[in-house]
Amino acid sequence: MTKYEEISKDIRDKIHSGIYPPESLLPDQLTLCKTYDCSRMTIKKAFDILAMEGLVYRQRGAGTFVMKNALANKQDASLRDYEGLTKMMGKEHISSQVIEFTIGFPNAKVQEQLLIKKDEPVYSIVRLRLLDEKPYVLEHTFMPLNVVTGLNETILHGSIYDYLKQELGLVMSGAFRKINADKPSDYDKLYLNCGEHDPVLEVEQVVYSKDGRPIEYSRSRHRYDTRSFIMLDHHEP
Amino acid sequence: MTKYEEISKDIRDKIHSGIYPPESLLPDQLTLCKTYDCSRMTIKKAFDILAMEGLVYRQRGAGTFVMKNALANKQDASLRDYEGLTKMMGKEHISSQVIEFTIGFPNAKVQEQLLIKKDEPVYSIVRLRLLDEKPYVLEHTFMPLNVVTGLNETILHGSIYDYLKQELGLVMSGAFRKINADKPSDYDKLYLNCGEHDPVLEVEQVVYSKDGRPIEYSRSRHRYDTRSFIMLDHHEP
DNA sequence: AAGTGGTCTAGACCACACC
DNA sequence: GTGTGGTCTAGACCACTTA
Repeated sequence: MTKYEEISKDIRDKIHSGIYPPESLLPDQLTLCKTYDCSRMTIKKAFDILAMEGLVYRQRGAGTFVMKNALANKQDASLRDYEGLTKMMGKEHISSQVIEFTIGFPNAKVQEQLLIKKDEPVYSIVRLRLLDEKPYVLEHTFMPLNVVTGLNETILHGSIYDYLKQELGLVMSGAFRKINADKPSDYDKLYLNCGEHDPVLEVEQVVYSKDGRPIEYSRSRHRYDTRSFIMLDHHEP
Repeated sequence: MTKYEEISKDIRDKIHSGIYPPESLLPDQLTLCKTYDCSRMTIKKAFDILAMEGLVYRQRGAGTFVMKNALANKQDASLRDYEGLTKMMGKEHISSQVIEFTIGFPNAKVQEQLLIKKDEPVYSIVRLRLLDEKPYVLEHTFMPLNVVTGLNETILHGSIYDYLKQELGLVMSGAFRKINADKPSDYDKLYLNCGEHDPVLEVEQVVYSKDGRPIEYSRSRHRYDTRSFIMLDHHEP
């Protein structure tokens, strides 16, 4: 762990434990240089991290303060959607039923999202994921074979993401996501067990590896009463 | 504009214009020091910005590369939801109908979200926003009087956010947001003009000012066929 | 072994807020 | 004016990739 990570961790802990309460003024950078025996650039970089996390804000000429809402949204910004459902919920709660598993050429929409040509093959996977034995989400996933190889039914019954990370060494860097509400389709009613007029929450997403290559394009349809999306948005001035 | 902003802008432009195409290797930092006549720290800071934007990635020992998807999601991440609907859509397209405008004490949920006590008064505002004369979203907004003052019906018919920014000098720093699908309520059917079984997309959000003080807590209900949410998510290793 | 990006320093100057 | 944070430098050392 680097020096600025250690310092930011120390200050973060002091904020969370109440030593630096919300709205309070933090020590100035020169003082902290002496406290942590380092240069001012290092202190500034530690504060950069805390500012990105929405814990502190800085005002030129005035000082560095703890945000009023520093303790408000401390819930799991650590668990991320693109890590896969299995990791989010814990693998003992998730099971998967494979409805379709084929290889073929991509249609125009899939080509565009995965940044591939029409003759580059893709996996097409439809899975029903169950949370504690109850239908949770119906996923249709496309993965390009130029990145993802060696999939089989055994993997599909567990976590694809574990396989991508551990066997293929793929690292995710982010995702593009679009969220909609929709009326239930016949598939939704059959597999998600929703009523005739139950709304469905649809998530369309493209997940990217660290070099920006698309790893998956998927559409996930959730029962309206079992899923909500949380976003924490923060930006500097 | 600072030096590192100028440099990052120059490189960003070269990526967008195809001078540095996707997956290509960028010049190394020492070379760029000479190109831009600056120190290495300044080059690194310029790259930090581009990496946060998901345009480049860096590999120790290898170099800095343009992401494969650098040109894929180039759509406006500049326009943000917390800037207000009026700014997002253009004020000539948005009109607002004020359904309720009162002052009162907050209930438990509002107290928690706005980080205020039960005796601190709040505005309660219900507005129907129309996009090109058609019902678009039904908003129920709470704003604490310890931050927001001087609201009146005239302001409510236009952009509250313009007023907050220009008259009160408030600066937004981010938001917490929760997205759901739901069945339509009687209010939705009445004001949004949705059918008996049309799904509704509900957004619950808290918007914060730059010091972390909550500015608003709101619930917005959208017709399912007129609204989708887009999220771009990117993180460093 | 050579080349790359990441960290860290000690010090300088600037922009801004507050007294 | 004093003190604060923001930028920028020139150079050092380290971790890592590639050959």
